[in-house]
Amino acid sequence: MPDNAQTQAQTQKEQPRRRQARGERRIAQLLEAAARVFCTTGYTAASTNAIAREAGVSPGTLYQFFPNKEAIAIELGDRLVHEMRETYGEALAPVDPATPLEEAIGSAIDRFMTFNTEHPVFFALMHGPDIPGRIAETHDQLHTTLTGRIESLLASLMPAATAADVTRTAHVCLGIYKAGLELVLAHEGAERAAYVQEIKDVLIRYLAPLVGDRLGHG
Amino acid sequence: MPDNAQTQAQTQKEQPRRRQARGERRIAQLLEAAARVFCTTGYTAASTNAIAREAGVSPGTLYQFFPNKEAIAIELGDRLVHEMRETYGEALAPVDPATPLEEAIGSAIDRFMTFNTEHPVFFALMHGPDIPGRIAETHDQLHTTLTGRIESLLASLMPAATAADVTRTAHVCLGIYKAGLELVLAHEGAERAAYVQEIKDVLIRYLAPLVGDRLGHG
Amino acid sequence: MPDNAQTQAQTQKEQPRRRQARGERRIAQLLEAAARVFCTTGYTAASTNAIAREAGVSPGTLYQFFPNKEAIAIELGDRLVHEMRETYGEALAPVDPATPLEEAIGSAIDRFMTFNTEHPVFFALMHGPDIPGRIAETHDQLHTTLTGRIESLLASLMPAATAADVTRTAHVCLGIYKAGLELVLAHEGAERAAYVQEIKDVLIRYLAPLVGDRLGHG
Amino acid sequence: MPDNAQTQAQTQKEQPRRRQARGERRIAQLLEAAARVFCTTGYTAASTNAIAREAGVSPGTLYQFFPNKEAIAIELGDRLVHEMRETYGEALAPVDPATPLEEAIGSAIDRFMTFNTEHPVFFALMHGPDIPGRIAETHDQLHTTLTGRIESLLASLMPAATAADVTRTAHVCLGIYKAGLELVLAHEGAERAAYVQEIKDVLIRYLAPLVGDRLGHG
DNA sequence: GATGAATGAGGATTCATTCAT
DNA sequence: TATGAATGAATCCTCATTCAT
Repeated sequence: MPDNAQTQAQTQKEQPRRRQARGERRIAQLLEAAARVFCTTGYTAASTNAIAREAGVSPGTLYQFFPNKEAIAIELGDRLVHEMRETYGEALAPVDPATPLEEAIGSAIDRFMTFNTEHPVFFALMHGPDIPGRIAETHDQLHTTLTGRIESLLASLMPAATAADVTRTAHVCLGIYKAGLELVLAHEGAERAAYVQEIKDVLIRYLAPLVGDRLGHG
Repeated sequence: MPDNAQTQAQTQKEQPRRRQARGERRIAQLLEAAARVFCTTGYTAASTNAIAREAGVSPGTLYQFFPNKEAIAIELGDRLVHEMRETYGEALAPVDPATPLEEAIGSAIDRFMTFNTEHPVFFALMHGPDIPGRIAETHDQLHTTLTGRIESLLASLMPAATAADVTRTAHVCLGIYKAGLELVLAHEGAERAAYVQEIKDVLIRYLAPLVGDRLGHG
Repeated sequence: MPDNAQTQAQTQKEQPRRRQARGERRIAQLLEAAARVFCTTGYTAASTNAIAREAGVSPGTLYQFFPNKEAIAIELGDRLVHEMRETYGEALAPVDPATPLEEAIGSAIDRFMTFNTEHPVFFALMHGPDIPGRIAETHDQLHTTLTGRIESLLASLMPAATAADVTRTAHVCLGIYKAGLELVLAHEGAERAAYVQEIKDVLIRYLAPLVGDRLGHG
Repeated sequence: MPDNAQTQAQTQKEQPRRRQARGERRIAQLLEAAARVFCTTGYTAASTNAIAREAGVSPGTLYQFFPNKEAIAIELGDRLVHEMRETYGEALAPVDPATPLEEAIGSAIDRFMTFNTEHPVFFALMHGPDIPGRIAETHDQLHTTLTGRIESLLASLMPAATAADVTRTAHVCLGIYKAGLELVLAHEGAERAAYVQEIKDVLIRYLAPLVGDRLGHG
């Protein structure tokens, strides 16, 4: 609920409402600019002045909406996570146990790859040994969220596994996905599609034995 | 005898500049310090002053041996690559075709994980969307070298595959390895060992069908 | 109304960036400070921090208006040239052929000496074998402009001379002027006036034979 | 007498003598290097390390012979002055009053131009608004010496003039010479020769009326 | 709320000079 | 003595952040 500001009580004060309308636009504008800059230069090398410039506003304006550079990255991450949940949430929803593994993984990967290729910042933010201190929190938060979802998915498929095993497997899956995403983002067209397929294969083959070899073509 | 320095310079590696032993020690010291700092903060956020401080010398001393920050990272990378080749080179040497895939992958991963665990900078340097310009060259060089080695390994195992397929597979393997390394570095003791095993499994299962399912236990 | 800044920007000279009045004042202030520092220490030895300090602002402020030290010198030079043209331009305008040489030279020297005495940086900037790279361009530009003006003046007075001769004579005149300026700036009061007169004499006697000895007292 | 170190008492101590032999070579070597560097970059921008490198010695060695950068310039200046005196001293020796002005000036300029084109540092050192503080002393010293010589020359030619007039005239002559030198150094071949002639003309025409119009062709 | 200006600490790098070997 | 190493203050410049308008 990062948008509860919008659903807040609307008193007679006219300023708040208008402020929020304009403010939301500005915030979106700034976050888009930040996304572009982060993608280009990475978080550490991105300067708030550059973000403001990219957004077409003055540095002062930027700081009217974000207390500091970190907050921009955090909000950006939050919104991405939110959008991901809204739009692709069901990609990680518990699957019908009857669904063949191949199909389940295939569709999940397709959805996430679509999202991530449309929002390359996501990768940039979730992928930095350059990202300092506090941001790691957002990173970790997202990581935890994603891992949690994968874990619950896996849990239903690997009833015999210990919690630690499930967690580990989830981390490995996420790691494979991130590695794959990097490769996918580095290629285009047919080659990109081929990489997507490879990632699916990696995951399918990795998970098949763990989930009882419930392969679709069995 | 102003040139006796030159006559004694023939010892080590024919460095363009004749250095004193002290200098070599300082360089090693600086590179170690840099490794620590890069690991902690990432390349972009690492400051040369911080490296000098970590090495216990003044900024000027650092610049007596390295023309700039980039050169430090490059030299560090070069030395790591060199050491890797010296010590673990055969890890990617063509394997006896009779070797079971499981064993081949297992030993290669073990060797590389050992190296990377002992030299965590390696990962930090080879892993940055934040790493600018020239360093990318070293990065790319290493990447190309590694990929090449993996490719030639795979080529002998996948005689039917196209060159493009082999290349793609090699990239995927390297990607999996890097993702796995990140997980391995994030854990310790038994859990770390478990992750190492997972990575081996991922690779084995990924490659087995490609190389004719030449599994040891077949 | 985020663009009202743009609509008001049409006033002065269509600067690429809309500046506030405060900014323009700062720029003037900085240029004045730079002029003082350049005069005192010369361009090379002048530090941007010293200029900022002299202007009573922080280093960052200086760099808000000038990308580097060179730009300060260039802008300073440009403004001086501009002012010189505005105020003293006609000093080198083609003279009435009836004007005695003595009078023509006398008035030109008087005007230029006045300007240069009031703006001693001009000499400092236009006079350095120590001035590096890009500044030389402004220097050369001005030099070319001045020489050109002198040439066209001389051309009308020395109709029989070759272009090369005219150019050479113009360079010599400018050289004499600059040498004289140095002497003038090094003295004050009556002595300064005496030097001004000497320079006039040097030029008159040098040019008289070349221009047909059209001396006023002939 | 900057070389009195050489003429000093030679005791039984063998070191001093040998040191001085080697030392003199080193000093000459360093001064030549300094001359080249000063010519290229100007005094301020010249670094002692660059001078040492140019001389093919280490910074430490440089400082074994010169206490600081300034001292190098000073010694260089002294030696140049000395050499100038040795070789071209008579160029400014009192002339036979019978010598036509044209001839006297012509030969003096020829000699000095020869010296200065063979030793371009001289100009570089004697010509810097970039030359800071203490060096100005050498500068001034030389300036005074030269001016003094010119003054005594002029004094014999302008018996009616006041001391102040003579001094002023000497300064003007020296200024003209320096300005001319700059032009001469900026050209080559025939054009250079033409500029030399121009300078002679300037001086002759300037001085002729002052010295009683004792022109050779009168 | 928006702007451009202002800040000043910090970062990369240089350089005159000193030191250890 | 010669060398290369060491120093650290000073340079140029950047940037997150705050301020005045």
